[in-house]
Amino acid sequence: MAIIQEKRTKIIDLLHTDQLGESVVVKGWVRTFRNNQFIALNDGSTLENMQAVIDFSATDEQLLKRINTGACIAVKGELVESKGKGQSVELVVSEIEILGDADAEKYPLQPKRHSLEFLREIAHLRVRTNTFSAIYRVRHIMIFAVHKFFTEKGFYNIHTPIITGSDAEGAGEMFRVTTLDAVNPPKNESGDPDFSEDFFGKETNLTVSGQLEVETACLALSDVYTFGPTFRAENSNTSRHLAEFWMIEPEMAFYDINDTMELAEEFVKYLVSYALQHCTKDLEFLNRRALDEEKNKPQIERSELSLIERLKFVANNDFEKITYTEAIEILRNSKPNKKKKFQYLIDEWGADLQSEHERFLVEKHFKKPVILYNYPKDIKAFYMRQNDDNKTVAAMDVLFPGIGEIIGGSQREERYDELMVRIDELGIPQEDLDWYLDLRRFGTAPHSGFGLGFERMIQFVTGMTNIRDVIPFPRTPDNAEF
RNA sequence: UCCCCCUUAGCUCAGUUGGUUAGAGCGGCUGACUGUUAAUCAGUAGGUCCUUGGUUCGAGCCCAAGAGGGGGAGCCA
Repeated sequence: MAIIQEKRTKIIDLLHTDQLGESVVVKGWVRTFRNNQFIALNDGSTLENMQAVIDFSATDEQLLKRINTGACIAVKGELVESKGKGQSVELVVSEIEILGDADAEKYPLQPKRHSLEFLREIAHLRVRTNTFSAIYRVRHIMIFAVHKFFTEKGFYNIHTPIITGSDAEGAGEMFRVTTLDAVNPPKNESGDPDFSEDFFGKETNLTVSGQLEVETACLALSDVYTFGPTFRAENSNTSRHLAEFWMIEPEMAFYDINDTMELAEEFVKYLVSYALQHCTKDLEFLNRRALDEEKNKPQIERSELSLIERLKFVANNDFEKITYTEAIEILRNSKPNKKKKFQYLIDEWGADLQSEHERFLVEKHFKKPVILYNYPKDIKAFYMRQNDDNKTVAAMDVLFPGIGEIIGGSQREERYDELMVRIDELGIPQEDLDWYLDLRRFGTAPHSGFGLGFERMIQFVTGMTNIRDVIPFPRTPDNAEF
């Protein structure tokens, strides 16, 4: 029987169970082939390779030449204690089959270090590298941890729509969803495209947030969350923005802003701890990778803590909670403000904080994650609950070192009259929000929620500095390859 | 959308003041070696110097426009 038809054992299972002396089949992709004898084989089940040892003198020369980096092979042999130093076990090959050749002259991945920029151009192949396979394994564990955390807390996962007919959220520019002819659409009397003839009979877009829809479930199921893709057509060209990203948005009935800040902190710590416990090998690798990367930087730019030290620090220390007003005071009296080092100087209450200010608070002043809350109402969204001071709303942001805003949330305005005032002030067409206002008309309740940018969380956990490297196929302005 | 930087071999990069035949390391290929760990050693091939236009006796190098990539800002998650 050909080996391809035989059941294979995953490498991770061979490394962690005692099957010494047994005959096993391993299938995977060749990383390196050294000395005409040693195949480093990887099947993605773990960062580690299985060393398959072949007797080159007894192997066909034409077959040996096909064992190239990137080729897919199946090997059968005895699992033995390794005679070499780099691994505990190895496979003494009795049979080998090439399942898929990889022409060494054309295969772009070489047994050497590649730049992240180059790998981004071959995103369909970069998952075959240690770095990206580690990132995607961590990403999976984090997805699982999100569902585990909320399930254990009695939250229900709600699938909110991806195509939405509601454009009132105001979180950003939207992508239109249409089946109308782009070149020659049907026109209405005023000469504009006639969306009543469109697939849904109205204008539709890709969602920028599931919040408004998940609030409907909150006011029935109490504690709910949505975890799905979101789309922003903003022309953002930074290392922390994507046009398509994944967001986790819990919404809790009877939570006020303080309950929400507590939950956000507990959630983030849980995710970090879960990764530390369940992605040990991958995180150790990413830790070494980050250290190597830092060596190329000038001393001042290097971080004080290693990746794993940072993760442990976040998991084990309380976040700093301060109000917007307190933050303004700290910033106003800060050295960079007095010495006019900030590009935007802080002088009066009410200004939105720039990322230089957020970075100062998180990275210089407190040296830990910071939760800012009670922002001026004028710089925040219409649905946030107004505080008794009539100046601020019960909004909060969680700020992380190196990443900036990782969570944004608020207590929602549950009072119909107050909500209507804000909708009028901002000139939002009421008919678009009628269903949302029903939630305040019928059985309204205090409730709160937040949004966590999943890729920013993955950035923090993996230490990757560019968000395009933590999602398999990044979507950014002028780039939708694959 | 704005500001700055980059684009030379498959990859990472050197390339002096504008001057003859554009280099290195890694990778590939050929061979040697055969318990290697991104193996090692020897040899070898490989170039639209991003594109277009311009300046010049002469452009990888200077100028202009465009394309692609990166860093930062804004917007945010």
